[in-house]
Amino acid sequence: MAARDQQRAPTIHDVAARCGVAASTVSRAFSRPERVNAATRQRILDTAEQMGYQPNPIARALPSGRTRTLGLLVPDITNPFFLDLIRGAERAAATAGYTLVLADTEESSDTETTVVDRLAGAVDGFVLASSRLSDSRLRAAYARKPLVVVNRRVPPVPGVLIDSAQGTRQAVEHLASLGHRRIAYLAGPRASWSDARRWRALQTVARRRGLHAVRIGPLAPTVDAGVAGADAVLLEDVTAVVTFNDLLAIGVLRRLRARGIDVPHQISVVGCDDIFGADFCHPPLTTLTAPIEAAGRTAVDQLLGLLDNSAAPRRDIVLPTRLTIRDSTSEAPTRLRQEVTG
Amino acid sequence: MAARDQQRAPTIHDVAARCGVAASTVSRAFSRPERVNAATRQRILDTAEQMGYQPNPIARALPSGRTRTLGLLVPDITNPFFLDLIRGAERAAATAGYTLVLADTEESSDTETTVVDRLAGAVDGFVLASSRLSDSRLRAAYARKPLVVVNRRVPPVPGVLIDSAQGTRQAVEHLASLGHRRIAYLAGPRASWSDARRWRALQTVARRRGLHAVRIGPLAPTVDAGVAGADAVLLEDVTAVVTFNDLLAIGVLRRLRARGIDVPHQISVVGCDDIFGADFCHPPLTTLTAPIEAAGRTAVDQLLGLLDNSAAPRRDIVLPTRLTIRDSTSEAPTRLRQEVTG
DNA sequence: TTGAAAGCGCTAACAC
DNA sequence: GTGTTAGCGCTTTCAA
Repeated sequence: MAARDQQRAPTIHDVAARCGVAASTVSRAFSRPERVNAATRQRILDTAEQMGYQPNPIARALPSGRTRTLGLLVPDITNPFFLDLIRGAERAAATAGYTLVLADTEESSDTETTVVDRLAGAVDGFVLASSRLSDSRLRAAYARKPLVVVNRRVPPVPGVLIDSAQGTRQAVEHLASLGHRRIAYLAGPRASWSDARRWRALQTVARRRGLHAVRIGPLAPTVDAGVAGADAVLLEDVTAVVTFNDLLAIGVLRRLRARGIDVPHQISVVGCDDIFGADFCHPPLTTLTAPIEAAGRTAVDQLLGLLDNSAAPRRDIVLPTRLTIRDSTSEAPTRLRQEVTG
Repeated sequence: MAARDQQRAPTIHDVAARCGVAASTVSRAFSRPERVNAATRQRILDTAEQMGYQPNPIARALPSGRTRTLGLLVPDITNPFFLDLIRGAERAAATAGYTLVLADTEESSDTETTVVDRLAGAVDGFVLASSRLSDSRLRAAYARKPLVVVNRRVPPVPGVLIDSAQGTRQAVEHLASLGHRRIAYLAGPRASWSDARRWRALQTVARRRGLHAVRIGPLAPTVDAGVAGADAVLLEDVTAVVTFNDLLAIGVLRRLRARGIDVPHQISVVGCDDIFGADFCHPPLTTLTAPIEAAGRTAVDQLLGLLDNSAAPRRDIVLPTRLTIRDSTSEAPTRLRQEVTG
């Protein structure tokens, strides 16, 4: 067994003693360098370096109340969507010299509450992605601690929203122009803000273009649910499916394939998010490209803004999506088109 | 702007005052409940609950030196391999009541050192996944702080190793039995322990089976590098490619497709890891299924073991991989087989 | 510009 | 069982 000696790390006092100054001066040399004589400061920094002194973040946090740590809560780490979000958040945090604490709330409102409570004292603020908390709980949490939500709109809590409404409109017009007249929407989780937005946008354009739209769901936002959803789709008389997210779309693709149905020639499929894999599944997925990483970054930036200056005027930031056409959509099957147009 | 009142959270003293006991009793009621009179304890817990008291983890950590936080460092959050690892680690940490701090070292040894130094005071220990640190730096870090490495073997630092040697042997025999006589290995990062293991296993079996093996690389473990690697493969006279990881394999698939080469009928491709996407890319990838999430979980469990009992005997844990056959491998093209066998 | 001293919220001896 | 009393390592007045 290795000698796990863990010799006590040098403290501010050790450095002070070596330099013949007071501990408070060493402290200042690190936290307010401009308030220390240049020569003394240099001497302190040098000995500190040489002694391998590292300020203890815990001790630093106690009196100041600031930990330079941010909490990121996601409902399901398993979902690649959150991978991109985590990545963006981690980058923004690291850039600002902040540390990121990651927690999975497992789609549970109670777990989320527990985690927020437990972490509240250890972080300077939270980013709650696709929070499962009720509006009132969210507001309560916001009253206690700086907080930014992603994909929720709960004024006055600042939010970062990926708005797929615009992209959805594009998608429906794309389908309409390909001759599709009847489309299905595979819905996501019941409480999802994005889901409501998407369905509404889809309905609006469908109505305007005289298309028939049917909603199937709610469904869990997973590949497996997509597999099941595909069967439900086949029960409807549609030539295209728009799904809540790419995971569902990938599940649909898999199931249709297994049932011998040709995508896109018999049925067109449109996903949402453009996650890792959307471009190399089979066929490559026509989907709404969402700035997920940017959303993570923006959320952290917003949070840092809140921390710096809690008086800054705040409003939700909305990030648009855009349609990326690949190979899972094409003209509606001729027979059906004739039925409608002929 | 919302009232961001942040009223001071109640402390142990507030609760103590309300209950008419000493602060230390309140402290005990939480940390050593058995050492407090049952009635008093209940009274304390009740008032605490009712006042919304939450122990401050920072303050708790200062005297005890234990933060109940673990640091997980990965070289590249972008890589889905690490998604699974993060997931496993997060779950194991959460289960044990620990908090996970996540950091991306961006493939840089220096960044990794900096992050370890910065976090050392804030976490109870580290999991370093695919660390870019030298053996000596790793040992030095281990002397200061409990530490577990993933995919490195640096005694006495405890390690969790995903050993693809076994799986690689299976893969090569699979190819041999399909009539392949010349195979290419698309290598990963130069310093990778796993890469060395894989190449050695591949060579050994190739020799035993009388196959010709050529190594191409080192390559970054990314889809883009796979795209480039595919061209290099075509320069060699081979009928099968084994890649360092699935990202490379997916890049190869994409490029071969673009160049009009049929996988698996003209060239067979074998990946490694079985990451998200390996089963729905086109064609679905024959690959080595690696217990990535288990590795993350195991690493955290090992670390927790170190924390509990630093005297426990330690040895590396190796997790095996196994071949998962899908559709990117098939019999070697007839022409070549005839050349060799005829 | 620097030092002394009082905490930050909690734990852990050590008494009583 | 419970209270008292020191700290943990650092920041931050307040004086000098």
